[in-house]
Amino acid sequence: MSESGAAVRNTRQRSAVSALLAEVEGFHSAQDLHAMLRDRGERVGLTTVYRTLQGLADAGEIDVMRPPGGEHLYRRCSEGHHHHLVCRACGRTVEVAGPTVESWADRVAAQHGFTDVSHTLEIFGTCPTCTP
Amino acid sequence: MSESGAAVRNTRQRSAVSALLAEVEGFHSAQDLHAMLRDRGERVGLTTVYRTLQGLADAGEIDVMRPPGGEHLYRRCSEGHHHHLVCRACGRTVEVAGPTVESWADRVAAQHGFTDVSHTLEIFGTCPTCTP
DNA sequence: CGCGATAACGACAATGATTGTCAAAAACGC
DNA sequence: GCGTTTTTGACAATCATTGTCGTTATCGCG
Repeated sequence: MSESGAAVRNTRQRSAVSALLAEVEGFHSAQDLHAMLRDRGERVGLTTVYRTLQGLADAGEIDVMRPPGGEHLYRRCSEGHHHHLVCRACGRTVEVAGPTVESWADRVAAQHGFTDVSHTLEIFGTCPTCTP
Repeated sequence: MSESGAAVRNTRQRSAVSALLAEVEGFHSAQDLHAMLRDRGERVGLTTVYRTLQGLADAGEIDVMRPPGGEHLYRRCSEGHHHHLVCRACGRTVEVAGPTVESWADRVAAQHGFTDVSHTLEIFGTCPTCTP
């Protein structure tokens, strides 16, 4: 159980989740995605959706956001590393990239001797549309 | 229901929670704080602790962190705005201040027309002690 | 100083997302 | 094709957090 048989199998359900994530825009909760799959006629268990999403998140193929609201939101986070600017009122999400922040975080962590560094950054505000 | 009776009352329990937060170091969960209060002999309900912490967080008097683990962690976030560098292995927390990030976040948000901006940033890594 | 309105408390139940369990089914290597 | 091993999925369990609602304490005012 050490090598060779790494064994990550290619299943119909896994493909379905990946395919769905490739199509939808923005963030969606696990339950949300599960519902969409059902609508499409794909028969996938909720537990499997959760597990698949976790796996994808571990593999770094998708992005996880934990809004104050409660549920985790997942999104296909293909290329590059970026953060999100979220409207408090309407939930609209804008992607932002910040090389500055990346390097700053890495530098600060390195100064303290930390290795294997990652970070989470979310910006909240009220978007123009929602400003009276 | 518009004004005059703003009414935020000063209760023993509220003082107890504030006092405790003023003394302890680092982050603690609501349940953790509740247990400490009990040890001190303060009789405060868990529900009240949750509500008080929420109120303090709304008022900006304390800081809330939501680690991947699950529970929310609260901390007296007195002066200045800072972020945290957390060790994945031992949980050790280092405070870091980043004027760069602050201004960057504000600027980016402003560029997109967002107002009333706030942000959340957490850096995770493995600290020197936990690095083999 | 005391009284009444009303906010806050608190014990308990409810909620609800996530995780664990485990037998059955599917996938891959040979 | 066949057996082994991963994966699936229905269901139950977990557990932090939130709602409920009668009771209690606080504060403003007479």
